[in-house]
Amino acid sequence: MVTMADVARRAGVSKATVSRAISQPEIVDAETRALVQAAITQLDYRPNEIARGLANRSSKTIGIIINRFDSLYYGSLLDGAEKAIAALGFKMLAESTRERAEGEREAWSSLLERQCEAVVVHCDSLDDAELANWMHERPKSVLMNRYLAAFEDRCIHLDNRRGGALAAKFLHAKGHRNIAMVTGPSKFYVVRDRSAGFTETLLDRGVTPTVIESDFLVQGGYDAVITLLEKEPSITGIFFQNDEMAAGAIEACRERGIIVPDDLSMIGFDDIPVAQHLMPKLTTIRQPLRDIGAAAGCLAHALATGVTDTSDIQRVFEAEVVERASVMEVK
Amino acid sequence: MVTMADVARRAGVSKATVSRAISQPEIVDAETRALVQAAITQLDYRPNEIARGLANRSSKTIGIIINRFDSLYYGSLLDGAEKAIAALGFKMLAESTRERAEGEREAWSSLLERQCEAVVVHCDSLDDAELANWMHERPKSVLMNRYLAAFEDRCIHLDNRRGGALAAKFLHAKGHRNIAMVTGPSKFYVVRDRSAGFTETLLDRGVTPTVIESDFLVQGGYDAVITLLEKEPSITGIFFQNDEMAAGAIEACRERGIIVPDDLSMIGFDDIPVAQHLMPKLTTIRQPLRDIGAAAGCLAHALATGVTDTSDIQRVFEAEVVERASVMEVK
DNA sequence: CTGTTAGCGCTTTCAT
DNA sequence: ATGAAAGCGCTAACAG
Repeated sequence: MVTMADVARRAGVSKATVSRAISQPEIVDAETRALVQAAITQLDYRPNEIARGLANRSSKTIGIIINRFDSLYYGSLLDGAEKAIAALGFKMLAESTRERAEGEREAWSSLLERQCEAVVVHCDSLDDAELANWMHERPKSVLMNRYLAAFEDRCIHLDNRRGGALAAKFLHAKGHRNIAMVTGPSKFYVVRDRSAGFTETLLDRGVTPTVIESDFLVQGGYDAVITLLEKEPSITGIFFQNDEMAAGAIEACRERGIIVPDDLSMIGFDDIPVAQHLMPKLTTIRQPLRDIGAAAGCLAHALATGVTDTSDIQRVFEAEVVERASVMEVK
Repeated sequence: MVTMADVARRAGVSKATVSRAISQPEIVDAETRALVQAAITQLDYRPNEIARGLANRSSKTIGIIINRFDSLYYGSLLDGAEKAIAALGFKMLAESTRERAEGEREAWSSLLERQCEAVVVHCDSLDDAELANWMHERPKSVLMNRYLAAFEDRCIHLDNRRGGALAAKFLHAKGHRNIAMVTGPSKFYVVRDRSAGFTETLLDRGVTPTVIESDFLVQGGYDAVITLLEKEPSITGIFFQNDEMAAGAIEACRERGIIVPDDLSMIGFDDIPVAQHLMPKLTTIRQPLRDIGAAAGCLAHALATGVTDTSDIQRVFEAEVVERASVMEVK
């Protein structure tokens, strides 16, 4: 490994001068600077960022904890975060948890040990108390797509309640009055929020939705419509809390000769790529994942660099309806 | 920040003892060890992995360069790689290029500067010559899903030629004799390989496929079938070099009343999640992305740790046909 | 078994 | 403008 000392020797100057020639070229004489430059290229020298960070007490990196890499949900968040972080001159270090609580703890420790100056946390398995502890211990951390009232301004998240409300309004506005909702596992707070927003909105309008809990999987959606149709054959519109379940439901209907949307309308949540290839194309609710990731990255950077006024960073994001062809107007 | 010196003071021992108590607990007296442990927990001390790496001249991290995070293709590779790397006690540091040649160079430099002990490279924009330079300069690097004959045993990749051949054999075996292929941009080596394997195999069997170059996008596939059907109405089977294009083609057919597979058979490549939700469900060719990522991670780790015999690590992977409903038997 | 000492590669006063 | 020296937090001989 070629070090700064090698460059210094070759250029006939001291290490300090090489260091300056790299970090603050303007304060070093043009001639010596050229000498140093020459030595650097001749030796193909690369500064050791690790050593540099140690000396500077700054790693210029922001950690991020996600469940997994092979999902477009996390991929989009990462993508938004990385772009924002890179634009600010920092690096992103991502660690996955494999959806295990222990994995979340390991990732957290690992990122701190590797001297991340701030960390963005997306955790589903840990309970509020433990998460609150983290947030408390490390003021330079931000929560992504999860909400803790006590740390409100360090939470960047989708307003799932309003997302659920959006679905309710949409179905209601299209004339549906016999409505059902298929939720994900209720241990997820997103599920509770989406459910609350959906149900409230409908109750306000005088309709009581039928609710059935499922698992966010294709098969779960498949099974759910079947159950639903048996119990409540009068239903005309269903809200699925994610697109996978809606996809399963569409398949179940096709097999049974139930025509979507003529016989039954459906609206999903997430707008995964599959949504636009379903038959019919799925009307769904999209969350701005890339923006959420970017905001989380920006906030983490602000905390890391000691920026005090972070009021320009958006904390709460709104979902939007992507209307396609799976919901029909009824009168 | 609480350092090892703080712990040492608190425990009434030297830094060296603390260091040992952490890295090789068995070598330090049980009593002192307990003392140190107590101090560590009291102060909530976390070793600084950066400093540790500097002193050790080992970062225990493997870098990986990918185009983007928001794609299941890269997500699966990352997932496989991270799992393998973590199991070996190393960390993975991922950097994305945003599909720009400059981004690839930046990522490469960045990973080296951050002292990755080996790096896994997935680059599409750089030409063979530049890539060969990298591989030459850094013997501890591996190429993922790209092939350079000169560095054969540092390349982990899918055999795209045989993947193409697989598609050809499948269509031929189902009785198709008027066959077409819709390729991706020919600047990609995967495209050239898949094309070669497909065409060769068919020629061997006495059929000459119609070939049309497209762009790997949904719209491209849509346009391609239309063009194809006008020029060669006798065609009964088409091979699309990725599933997105097949999805577009299916849509074009539906709009025109052409029934897939009765009127026209289609086979894709990749097996993205969308494939199983298309109507009809798409028969396609799947590559073991997770395994490829894992193998790349293992090889990188072997190189990093100086393992000489890497013959147990698979270099070339085979694709497989996932038969669903978009190809029909013709006689 | 434990402490002392000398670095790892870099930055940063403090002089000159 | 440049150099010498100290130090970032940790590990690794080398003594004892």
